[in-house]
Amino acid sequence: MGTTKSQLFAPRYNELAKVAKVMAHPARIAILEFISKQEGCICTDLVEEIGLAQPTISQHLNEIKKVGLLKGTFEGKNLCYCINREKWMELQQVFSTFFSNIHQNCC
Amino acid sequence: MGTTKSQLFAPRYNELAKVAKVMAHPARIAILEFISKQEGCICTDLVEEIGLAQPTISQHLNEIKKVGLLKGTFEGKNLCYCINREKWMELQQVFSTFFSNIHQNCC
DNA sequence: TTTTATTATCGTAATATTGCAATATTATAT
DNA sequence: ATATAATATTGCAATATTACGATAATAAAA
Repeated sequence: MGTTKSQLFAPRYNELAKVAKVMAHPARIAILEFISKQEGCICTDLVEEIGLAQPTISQHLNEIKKVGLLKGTFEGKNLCYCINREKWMELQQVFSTFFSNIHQNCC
Repeated sequence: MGTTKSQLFAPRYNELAKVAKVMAHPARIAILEFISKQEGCICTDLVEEIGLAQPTISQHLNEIKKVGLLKGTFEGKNLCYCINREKWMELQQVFSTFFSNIHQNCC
């Protein structure tokens, strides 16, 4: 127990849930917004900007990377990445579709 | 440790994260979609539909209720509820705005 | 009032998430 | 090659989430 029973659900549901999970933490929202506001790639200190410890930021970045929302160079001395626009627009569409699929109004 | 440091983040970020958390489980996506497909309120067995135990479904429903996405009657013998359309549209707007706030394309 | 059916709550086990200190890795300067 | 700066990884503690059996509460029917 304790684990989500993914096998019960349609792949589409699991996918949507996975993406929503990335957005389910304010630090990751903050990171995404901050990056999106930059002119081009960022090579700066996200740690100062957000206010969490460096390993924690690194962890959050990794979660975001795993769903493909970031692209660029990650290893080495300088961070250089930005939002993966294609993936971003894909997710925008997924959420938009989900929210549009509501038909009834009652009670 | 182990707790999200909400005090570090803007209320808007915490709000968005809270809603995303509700969508961050396939069972809750399935529940929302199922209810949205019904003609009017549902008074039927979500447990069979989803395939999780009754207490588990009840827990998930409670998570959805807590963000205000459901309205209707919950106690007693028969369940009778539906999507809270006003809240739904509000969240649709919140997500839409978030996804639109992306400016740059690089790398 | 006693069944019966439906939903909620409690208690608990298993697993996941969050956060950070310590340390390792990597790339660039000197 | 060595120091320096930036990011990643490891290990661990605290807390949260997921799931369900057992049981309680609630409402309607017999």
